[in-house]
Amino acid sequence: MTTDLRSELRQRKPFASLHQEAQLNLARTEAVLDAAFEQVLKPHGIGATQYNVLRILRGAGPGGLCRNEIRDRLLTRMPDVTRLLDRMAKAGLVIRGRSTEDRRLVSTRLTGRGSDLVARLDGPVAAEHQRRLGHLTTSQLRTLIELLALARQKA
Amino acid sequence: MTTDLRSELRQRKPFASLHQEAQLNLARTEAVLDAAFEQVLKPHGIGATQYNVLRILRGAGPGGLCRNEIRDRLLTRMPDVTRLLDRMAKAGLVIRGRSTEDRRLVSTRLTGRGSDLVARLDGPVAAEHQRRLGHLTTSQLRTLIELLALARQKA
DNA sequence: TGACAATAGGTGTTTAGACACTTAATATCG
DNA sequence: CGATATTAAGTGTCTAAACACCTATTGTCA
Repeated sequence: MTTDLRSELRQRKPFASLHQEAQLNLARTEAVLDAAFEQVLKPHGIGATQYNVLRILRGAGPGGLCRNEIRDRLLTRMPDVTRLLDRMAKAGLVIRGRSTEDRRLVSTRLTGRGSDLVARLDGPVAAEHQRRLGHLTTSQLRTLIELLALARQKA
Repeated sequence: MTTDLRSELRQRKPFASLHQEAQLNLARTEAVLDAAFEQVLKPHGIGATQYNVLRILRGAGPGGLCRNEIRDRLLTRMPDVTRLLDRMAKAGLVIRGRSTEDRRLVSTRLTGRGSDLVARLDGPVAAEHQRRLGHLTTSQLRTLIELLALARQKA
């Protein structure tokens, strides 16, 4: 019933190990879900990384966050957050201001436009998650989350 | 015992839904594992996509595969496979030749150097998979694989 | 206090990815 | 058979990612 990755990729040989099979399934699944997610964001002119920044800044509140804090909270590692924020500032989604207490710090916060955009996306994003994973039961989702968290704890 | 994603990302608010939590855990886990995997490949001068192509071509045998076949077998969607193969050809890993039967087709196959490289990587790659996922039991791995396959079947 | 390390942010440059468009060869069918 | 669709590959161009390096400010401690 569930589609096997080997046939999905027209692969003749079996996987070298269960660990490998798991890692390839993970990469494939993420690629599929991410591509679909990008399609939801595309009409709004942003990608998954910028959306991630919008969410982070909304959660941070009016004080905003400095560059490295944003970088550390991103789901995926991203060098050059400076220019990512440059693009978002150019698009009018965020605004930056240097701190007066510690002049090394530059805090970034959402503009009204940035807030609006992230709010407008809540519905479509929730719908997309539901569409993609709605056929899994609550218990399956919990198990998946648990196993993924376990997988992240590298030995 | 397993690390919660919320604390990992210093997120204050709970997730909007289990679906969302699952999708974010998936993205995070893939990012972590992929970054580690890239580190294994880096000393050899290739990235995950090029490694994926090497594996595909090894599996395909001496006849090679045409561009679109390679594209369709890639783990992650990749437009512009032409220039990906250009780079690999420039690096001496693959060689291309136009078919005589159907002159639209250009089959790509591994060079000796390409074969050597992918063979040399088998050990380190298996070791990396083991290192990353070796602490999961066989049954956990099977469950994870099954749930990921299930997640790919979009509704 | 003053040298020096650490931290925050930014820049230059190369490489790779994204997307629309083009050319060549083969297949289809009125 | 010949016009037209389809399929395969490649190109032009813009944007984004990767990586190493640089500057400014603050913290540390001999």
